[in-house]
Amino acid sequence: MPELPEVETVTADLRPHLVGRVLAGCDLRFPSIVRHPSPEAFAAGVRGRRIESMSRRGKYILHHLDSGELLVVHLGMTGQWRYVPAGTEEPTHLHAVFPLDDGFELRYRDVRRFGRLLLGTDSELVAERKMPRLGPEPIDSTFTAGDFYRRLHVRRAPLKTLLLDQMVVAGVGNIYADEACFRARVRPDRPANTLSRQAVGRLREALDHSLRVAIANRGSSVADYRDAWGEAGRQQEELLVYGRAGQPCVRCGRPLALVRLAGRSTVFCRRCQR
DNA sequence: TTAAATTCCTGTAAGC
DNA sequence: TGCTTACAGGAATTTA
Repeated sequence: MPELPEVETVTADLRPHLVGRVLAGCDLRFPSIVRHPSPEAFAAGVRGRRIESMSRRGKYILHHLDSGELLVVHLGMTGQWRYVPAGTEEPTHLHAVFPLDDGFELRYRDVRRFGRLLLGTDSELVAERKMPRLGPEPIDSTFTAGDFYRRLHVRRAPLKTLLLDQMVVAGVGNIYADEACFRARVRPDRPANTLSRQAVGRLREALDHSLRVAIANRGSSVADYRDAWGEAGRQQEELLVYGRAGQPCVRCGRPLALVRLAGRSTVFCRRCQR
């Protein structure tokens, strides 16, 4: 599923192709994939606009338009944001098509429809509660262990729950939350306020490392994730705990434990993670 | 304010 | 073989 590394890969791949392009149209096949504003206003607000730049914030792909608004794409679980020559054979579950001025088109495809399309200014989308007030970027140098500690030590929820909370830290999902906890040797079910400054320091480094390596490997294709060209990533082959419940821990050899936290499957090593 | 539970969605795989 | 059921999970929403 698309988390920070997967969204970063798509954004970076598309940027050189999309900056400067004009969105010539907007064909909504499944209008309710648009969550703000109305589908009609969305289509009208996008048509004829030029993409001036692209960026990523958490798991959101941001297209900065010449109108001053953002075209925002969130891939949810199974969303795909692809750039293909116009007229390419259409896949199933295609929900929106945006013809461009270069003979190509942008396509939003999403089997489970957990993803969403948004249009508006950053402040408008936050005020309308269409986007959360995102926490810091975990791979940004300005995100320090001290900052992380201040956010965690005032909360009693399990660590894993807070790693998944986009307002605590942006872009982390189930895969990299488990990977980072393992790398930092911290149990994901520890109440967050019981972590020492030292443990939070390790966790900050583990998150940074896990996410950067995953970006270098173009993300994890566990099930449906594909990049802007329809290709799978490679990181799924490098995962240390995610999807390996019952298999031996790479560090101590004991079987990895499986529990449910925050409604999510959570894999960790009872011996190596305290 | 916080935390936990529920809901949305469909393809896949396990079980009978 | 064919049907039913459980499971996967990001995040908004609801409940406590």
